[in-house]
Parts: sequence; structure tokens; C-alpha cells
Amino acid sequence: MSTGRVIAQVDCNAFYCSCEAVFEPRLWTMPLVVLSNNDGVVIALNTAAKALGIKRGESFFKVSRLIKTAGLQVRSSNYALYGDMSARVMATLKTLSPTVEIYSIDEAFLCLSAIPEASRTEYARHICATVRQFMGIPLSLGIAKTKTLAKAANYFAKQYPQLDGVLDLTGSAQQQEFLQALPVSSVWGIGPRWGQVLADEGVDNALKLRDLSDFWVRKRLGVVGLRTVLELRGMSCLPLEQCPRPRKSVCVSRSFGRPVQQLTELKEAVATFTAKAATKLRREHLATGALTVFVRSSKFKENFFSASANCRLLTASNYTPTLLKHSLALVDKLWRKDVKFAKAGILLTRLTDENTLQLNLFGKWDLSDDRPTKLMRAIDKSNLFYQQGRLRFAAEGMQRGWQTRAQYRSNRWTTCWEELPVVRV
DNA sequence: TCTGGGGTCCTAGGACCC
DNA sequence: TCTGGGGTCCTAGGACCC
Repeated sequence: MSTGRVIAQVDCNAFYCSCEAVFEPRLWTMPLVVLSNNDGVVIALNTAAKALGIKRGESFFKVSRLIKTAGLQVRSSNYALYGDMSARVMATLKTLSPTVEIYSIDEAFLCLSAIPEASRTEYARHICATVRQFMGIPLSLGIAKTKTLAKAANYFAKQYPQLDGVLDLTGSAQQQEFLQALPVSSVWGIGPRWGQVLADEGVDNALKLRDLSDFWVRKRLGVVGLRTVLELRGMSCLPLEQCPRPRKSVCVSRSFGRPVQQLTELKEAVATFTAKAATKLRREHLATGALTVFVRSSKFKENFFSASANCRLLTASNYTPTLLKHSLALVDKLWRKDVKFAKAGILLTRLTDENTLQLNLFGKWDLSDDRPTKLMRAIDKSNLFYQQGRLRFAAEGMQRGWQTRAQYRSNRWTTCWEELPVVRV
């Protein structure tokens, strides 16, 4: 189990906010929040915004008054920008460590086993400084023998300015004190639900969690919880994964900018999500074998309605027209004329490699016909060059009054020709 | 007026098989 | 009187992550 490895967990500080500030430097010193899709809730906030008492997950309409009263800056989420910045940060990290596991858009685990202990902190600071210099993005870095402990170290690296963004917990004499200071619900793997279960048991910090009996943990928190506890004890249960595991599902869903009460509109929306999901499949050379469409009304209104319908494909596919045919048929099944739809989405499962399709005995095949593949390739190429969605299927609609709100979106500074930064006019 | 989206893994329970 | 046991596969729901 234990590999004797030294693991560093890197994450970008307030990543979405930092991405915005790189291209608009005045934002570094102003309170800034980035909103979720549909400008619904706060999903990222910088230190100055935290100082105003704003919390992650808070509804935007509850904090919007701060725009006027406290100079709060607001941006709609701009995933084209964040995704591209993330790719650049990860590429840089890969030049600084032989093993990099990209964990999320703003986090990675690195292997630092080869760095002598004495110079480890210095090297970690070099990593932070390099990314800061190349991308303008500030990082913090926690080092330990397991992923869970590295996450804990990073918690403090962020917390205490005197650490300068780096904490090495490996063999630290103060490991106990740090774990004692770490609230149990801030332990990686302990969410709100288990946090409450533990609190009820009087377990309020990571040290107490670490010292619980295996039996109790296994019974109440399952094998997942037990892994977390073992990791806190320094036993590595979650290895560094160098190759990303194959994806098992693709989901595209959105809340609507306003309630949808027309079947044609709901179909346009689901067609748009389907086309987007199909593009994603093709980009990763996957095909889907099953398709679920789900719809719901607002969670916050009376007569909450939620439903889903699914179907299996005879043969897996990533051809947009085929997927559209199925998803639109499912919308017909789910349609209710008395419901104000607030959100819809599509989930693709049973994914397989597009090059190793299992054909069906009862299907009709003309394997020599490569026109569908060529058509999709041409559309994808064009959309990649110009802009996603510029070339689309008629089913996706023209007016699209249901579209998600994004009132405060910044430019796609790095991925869109029309929106590149202008240095001099 | 307004309340996110995209993932993973585990578990329990039912259907089905021999 | 007495009604098995072990296994797999699938799905839905619940927990977690960012």
C-alpha cells in the first residue's frame, strides 16, 4: 500500500478569479466573484470578496447589492478562458515534475520523491514562482506522504501567509498539531453529511478522525471513509494516476434564462445540449450506447416536477443526427404542457471507443459509407476554428430565448479571434 | 424577477440464473 | 412443521469531489 512516495498537491488560488484578474489586473485588489452558469450562485471568490462576508455557493441575488455598496466586481463564468488557462498551467507543471496527475481544472498531484528533503520546500516555491511568472496564476502547494495529507498541508499553506504558499508535512514534528487544527469537515473526502455524523460523535478535527477505530469508520462511513482515515495515518490508499481513467459518462445540462413552456423551445434546448455532448464524444474518440434526457421545473417553486427518460442505442454512436433523433423522441415522452420547465439536460452513458464499436446483428450496416464521419469532422473542425456553435443543426434553433444568462461575461481572451486582448489601438 | 454543472464511486435491493 | 444458497448484473440513490 504505502509507496514511500512524496506527493505534492498543487492548486490555483481562487482559480477563476485569478484567470479574470490576469487579463484585468485591477481586479487583483478589488473584491471579485465569479458566478455559476445562469449567473445563479457564487462559485469563486477572492480574498477581498471573502472579507465582505460572501460565501461560496451563495445566491447571486443575495449579494448583488454589494456591487453598489462595496464596489463588488462580478463576472459570469467563462469556461473557454478557464479551460485554456488550466491547460497552460498543467503543461508547465509537467515540465517541473515527472509525474503529474491532473485532478481537476485547478488542481494537480505531483510526485516529488526525487527531490532531496532539504531542498523540497525551495523546489516547491520554484514551482509556484514559475507558474506565476508564465501564466500569472498564484498557486499553493502542500507536501506529504499521501494525497489526503497533502491536501491538508495545502489547507494550511493557503491559510498562513508566513508559509509563502508551501507547507511540507512530511516527517513534520508538528503534524499532530496541524491535524488537530484542521476542522473535520475540511478533510478531503469528508462532506457535509459525514461531517455531521462525525460531529455528533464528538469528532471535530482531523486528529480525532485519524484515531477512530477502523471498525466504527467502516461501519458508518464505508470503505471510502476508511480510506480517508488510513490516508490520514500516512498509509497511501489513493495512488498517483498518471493516465486519466477513461470517462464513463458525458453530461450537458443547463438552467434556462427564463421558464420554458413551449415544446419547440424545450426541443431546441435539448437538441443544443445533445449536439454539444456529441461534440465532446467525438473530441475524445468515444461513442455512446445509451442516452438519458432529464427535465425539471424550479426547485424553489410549488408543484416541483422532475422526470427523466432513457433509451439504449442498437449500436453506439457519436453521430449528431442519430443522437438527436433519440433525444428529441425522449423529449416528446417527457413533455407536460402544465409545467414551467427551468432546466433540462442530457446524459450519455455506456461509452465505448469509437474505433471498436460492437455492431448489432439486427442493424443495417454500410460500413463503406464514411460520409457521416466526414460530415461531423468537417463541422467540428469549422467550429473549432471559428467558434463553437457557429455551424449547427436547425433543430438547435435560431432565437433561443431560453438560453442561459451570462450578463457579466468577460472576453474569451485566449480562444476567440474576435476577443483577443488589444495591446494598442 | 433571480437559486450551477459535471463528474466518480459505493451500496442496497431486485431480477435472474443455476 | 420444515420451502436454499450463491452468484451476477443492473439500477437508483446517496455520498463525495471541484
